[in-house]
Amino acid sequence: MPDPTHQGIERELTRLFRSGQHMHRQMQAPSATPDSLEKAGYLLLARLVETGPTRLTTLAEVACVDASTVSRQVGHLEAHGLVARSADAADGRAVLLRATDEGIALLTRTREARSRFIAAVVAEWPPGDRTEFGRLLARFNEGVARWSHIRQESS
Amino acid sequence: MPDPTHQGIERELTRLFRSGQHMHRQMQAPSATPDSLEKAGYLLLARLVETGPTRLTTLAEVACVDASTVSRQVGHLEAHGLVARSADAADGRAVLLRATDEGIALLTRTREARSRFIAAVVAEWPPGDRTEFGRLLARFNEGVARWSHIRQESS
DNA sequence: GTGATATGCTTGTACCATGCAACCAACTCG
DNA sequence: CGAGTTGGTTGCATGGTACAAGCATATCAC
Repeated sequence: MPDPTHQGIERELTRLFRSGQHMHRQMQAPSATPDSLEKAGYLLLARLVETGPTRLTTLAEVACVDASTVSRQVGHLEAHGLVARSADAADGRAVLLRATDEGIALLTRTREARSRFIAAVVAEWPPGDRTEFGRLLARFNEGVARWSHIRQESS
Repeated sequence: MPDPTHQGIERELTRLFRSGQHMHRQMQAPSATPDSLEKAGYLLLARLVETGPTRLTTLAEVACVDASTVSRQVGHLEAHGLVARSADAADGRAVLLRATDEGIALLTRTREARSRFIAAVVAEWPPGDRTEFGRLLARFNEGVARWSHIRQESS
């Protein structure tokens, strides 16, 4: 039997994805070409900054996308000077990816724009709810990650 | 100056979108063809069930996507017998879309599968956190919707 | 009522993100 | 050294999307 709480979360997550998709399009369209990061590019760059210089395949694994996708994305980002490739001294086949200063700067700007948006959305929340929301989101993500991990190993 | 709470929410939302994208692919791939709803189809069908018989353009507006996209999606769903079109008595140009029983059933199944997944993720949460999470998500969506609405009107 | 304009929808075209498979290059191990 | 493995790129197919053009119907002005 379905638990209304879980259904409620499911419904709200669906809503969130809907608007998220829309926001992505909305937020980058108006802000000109040089400042904009495509959705995929943003996610990739964010990861890259988090992890430091990383191999392409590693990045693909972490992001749970195909290596070919990452390869193309990186090509794109590289063309805009946001990431740089360098040879991996330990393995001639591998490439090490790192974000350039410009890439970091752009990521930072994008993040700040998003944070401002979020700040606007939660502006009138009680402060406790804000931190609580962050905490629960983090925990939820944690749970999803764990589940994905299990799935992956068992398959 | 950036508020760490907002940045934290931003970060977690980013994570959530990442895994959400992945989950979509993951969750429908294994469950065979007849049972599966493509991501866009799911969202569309869900809306349609929420709103009852609706015009195509209305649906497009609500979903914030182009009418052509909806047109194609509907064509797809119709081909699978999940939605039906009928002429609008009040306007010969318009089509009224409604979910078929089969569509509703499939949507229900999909929703339940998702709810089960969510239940698994939050299985070990204190019950209070679960309801709190649902509440905050709903509130956040509310805020996003309000903001989008403002944006739309002012542009 | 007839023509001009607006509206609802479909179709053509293009673009991006993605996965899979095929491929090449470099590494590793026997 | 040769066989197999791994890192990465590229070709191809698919799906979702937007924009523009087109068609059918409705509405309004006269």
